[in-house]
Amino acid sequence: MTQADLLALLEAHDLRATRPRVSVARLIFADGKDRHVTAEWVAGELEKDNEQVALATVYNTLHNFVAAGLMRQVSSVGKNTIVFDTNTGAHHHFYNETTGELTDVAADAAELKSLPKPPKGTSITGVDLVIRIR
Amino acid sequence: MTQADLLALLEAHDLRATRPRVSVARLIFADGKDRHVTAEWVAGELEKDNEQVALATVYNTLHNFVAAGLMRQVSSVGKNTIVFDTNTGAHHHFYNETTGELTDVAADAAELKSLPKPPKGTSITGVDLVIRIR
DNA sequence: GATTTTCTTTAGAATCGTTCCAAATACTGT
DNA sequence: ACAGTATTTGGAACGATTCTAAAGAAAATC
Repeated sequence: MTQADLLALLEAHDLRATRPRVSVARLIFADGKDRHVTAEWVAGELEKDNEQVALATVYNTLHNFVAAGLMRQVSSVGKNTIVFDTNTGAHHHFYNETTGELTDVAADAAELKSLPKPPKGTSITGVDLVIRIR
Repeated sequence: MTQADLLALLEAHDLRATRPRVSVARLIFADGKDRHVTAEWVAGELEKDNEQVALATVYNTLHNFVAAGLMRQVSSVGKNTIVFDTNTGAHHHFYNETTGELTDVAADAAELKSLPKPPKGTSITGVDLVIRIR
């Protein structure tokens, strides 16, 4: 993904292409899809790359991206850390209880036969399936 | 559930029937099944009942109960708080994004058509299905 | 192109839930 | 009773996240 692509991506989601946002976007959208990142990890990587972005800003930015639909927040399983997922499509997760690692499961690898009716007055906004492994 | 039942329950799970453990057990197993509690809530209730149990002990106790198979820990969805579930059987959850409330879904109300093969060297230890509603 | 307005970043403090600690207490078996 | 082990306790410590209030950009207005 080129620099121009990144800018366009942010632009397309009504996010000003500020320096911190571009830095974070480059880091997490650069290679491959389906990444799972935490704020601390992002901050650490940027630090290594000598791109100075305050931790609070990393949090702001990641939340911005989620709000803009660029990422989603994974229902954290074990740890009490927020995990952000660059894969916004329908899919599920393996959660390795030993390592804490989270990996994607293609949506069609674990289809649901049926879904329960939501309680009156509510509607289903999403389904999180976490398959714990060891 | 009578006092004797509580003691028997703890005994049956190799847990010494200490005062704090009996207090907590009475509180959460007293009425009905399928309760979702947090440590803070338990501590607050005991406080109200004038049963003094340190917060740290409540945590210890709840973790003991989980280890003993009396409860399970729910993969926390939104909040970064540990939710303990008195329902240890196979079942799923509705997570109300507005209220943060967690309710049970009978296991057969949302059956899985198929499960993916776990990565080599690992085996599936559990499946958590959280249906987010609003 | 200077000025105002709005959005964003920032460092550090504050908060929250949870765990750790080391001392005190309560059991259990002998 | 005694020694040994398990449990409880309050408070300190912790890690992740959010808040705050001020400083810094960018965009909009004149």
